[in-house]
Amino acid sequence: MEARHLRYALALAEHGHFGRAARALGIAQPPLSKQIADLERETGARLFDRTRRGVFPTAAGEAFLARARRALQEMTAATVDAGRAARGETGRLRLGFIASALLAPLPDVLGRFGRERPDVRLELHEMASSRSASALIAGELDVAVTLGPPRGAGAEHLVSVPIGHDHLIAVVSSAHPYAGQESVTLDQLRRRPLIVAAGEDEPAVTAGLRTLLGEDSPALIGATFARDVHTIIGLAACGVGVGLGPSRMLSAPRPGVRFCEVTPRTALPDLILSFTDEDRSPALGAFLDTVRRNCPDVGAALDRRLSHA
Amino acid sequence: MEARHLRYALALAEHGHFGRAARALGIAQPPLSKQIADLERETGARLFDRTRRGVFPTAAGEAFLARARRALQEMTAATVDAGRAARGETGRLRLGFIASALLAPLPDVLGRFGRERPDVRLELHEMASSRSASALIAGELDVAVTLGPPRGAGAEHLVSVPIGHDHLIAVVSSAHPYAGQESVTLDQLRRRPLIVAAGEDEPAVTAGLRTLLGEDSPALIGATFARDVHTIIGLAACGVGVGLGPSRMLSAPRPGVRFCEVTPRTALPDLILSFTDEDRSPALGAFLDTVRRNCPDVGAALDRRLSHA
DNA sequence: GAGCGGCGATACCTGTTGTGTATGGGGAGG
DNA sequence: CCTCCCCATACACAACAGGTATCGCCGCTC
Repeated sequence: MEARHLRYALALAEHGHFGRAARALGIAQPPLSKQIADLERETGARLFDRTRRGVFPTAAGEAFLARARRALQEMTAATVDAGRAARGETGRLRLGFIASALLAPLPDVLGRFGRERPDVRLELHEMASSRSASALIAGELDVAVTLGPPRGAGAEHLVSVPIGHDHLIAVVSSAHPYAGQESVTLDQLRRRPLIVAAGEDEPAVTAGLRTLLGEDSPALIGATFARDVHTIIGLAACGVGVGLGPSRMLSAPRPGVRFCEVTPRTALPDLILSFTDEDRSPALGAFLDTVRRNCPDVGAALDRRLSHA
Repeated sequence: MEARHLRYALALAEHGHFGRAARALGIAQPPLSKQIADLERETGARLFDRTRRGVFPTAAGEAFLARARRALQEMTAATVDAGRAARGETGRLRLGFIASALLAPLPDVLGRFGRERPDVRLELHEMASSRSASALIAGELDVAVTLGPPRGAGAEHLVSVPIGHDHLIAVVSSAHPYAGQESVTLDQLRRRPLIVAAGEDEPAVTAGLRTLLGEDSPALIGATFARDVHTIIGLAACGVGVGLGPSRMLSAPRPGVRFCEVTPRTALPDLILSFTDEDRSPALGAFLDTVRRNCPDVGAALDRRLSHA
């Protein structure tokens, strides 16, 4: 049985007349008679009553037609759904990211993507950069935002572009002596208890601070370690010490704290957007489009990475 | 798009390999490649990723396959449902009947039919015989049980067989003087207040009683009229008088009442089973089969009526 | 009642197309 | 570098969907 038989049966039921149904189908009457006869032979049941006043479905015909309608609806829906999925309008996007990326630029990008593609199911997984990388390579994620480029076996197959440049800034309570300053010097940092990050991703950051402030700086030795940037800011607000973190903390202003630049300006590892370029899903393509439109410079980098790929 | 494309796409997704899928489908590999290519061109989306390790559906392919599976299920279900409907295993049977037919023989027949054809939706409409007849002719009923053969315009196109022979019996309270008797005579009836039927169908019955008992019998003039047999029995139980009704009342025994034959035995109009013979629905055919098996004599009459039709 | 017209079924032919065979191209593994 | 595996392409054929002509049947009308 083919879809043609269903279409013909439905047309016949609708018009109640072989000749008119055939004309509506754009074929001649004899082929329609034959196809209906074939269908009745295959189903083993008479589906239509041919009377002088018209052609009417039998009880078996009614049962058949109800299913036929749904079958054809499913078939057209199949094409529609495939098209939507291919254009990235539906589907699933699994995103791994480090928590601090939620300060910036993820809120903008995710908000925009959610509005542009309301039918894409976003699966958001906060995880350390190293786990994001291995999950990407294992095919468990579609895209990831990591601190620095992903490393490890298979990372060479990933496409990575910087999505945010950060430098080191300080955060202090409004009551803190540094609160009025535009910037703080390294010497000033060395004289105060510090609050620094201690997540899975942070050994490199901490090492960078050691080099910056001096290997055995008492401020670092007596530092408070926090698992995420919000804790750093919170502790700074309590006056525990001088918080140090990425400049994207500026996206999380909070009453009672002030941010200061650190002099000299010190670069931190970039936020990196990574994905596997083979088998790129349409939803990922749509996401990259959104990123492209949201951050022109990232878009340009993307185009460079994808053109020679 | 034809059902073939769906079957091929599903087979390809299942086997993940053009060659093996083609073998499973009983065709060669190139035709499968061509059909899949045609399908992808028609949907406008690449549905499968051809990799060295196998063929896998894309996101669009997954969306398509989900719909394709349902479409094919509907198609096979269409054939199954049509067959079931054609055999009268499903569908609808609209039965019109007079209330007293519920005493006998409808309970047996309906009970058996309900067990044998649990998926046929029974629509039961209690109505007067004349309304049953016109509803049958108008195509609003499939079958009817009436008191006497249906009359009126179009009734000649109906097939009718007697489904029960009844004669007049009396019903009295256990305390009634006649309660101990096997039978009562017409004279005895004339000496007591009577309770007789007064439904839409009953003028003929009442007329029969007049002839039987005498035109101006005081028992009839002072009779109590009841709309249905259960009321007749109930009034008799209260000692209002001697109830008169069809012998199928014997199927409704009740504490506190006794039934007596009436001497001489007096025939009443038969219960008649009628249906339209043209466009006989499978459910009706199944119902007639049940009747045939339940009442052999009715079956024989049916066969006689249908053979020469 | 005979002729007529409408409708579906049948017979036969034609053109499309689904399928088979043979072959090409491209990547992975030895 | 060769070989194998796999999918795509090329081409021929056969099956079948569809077109044309016609038949059989029934109801209608003159």
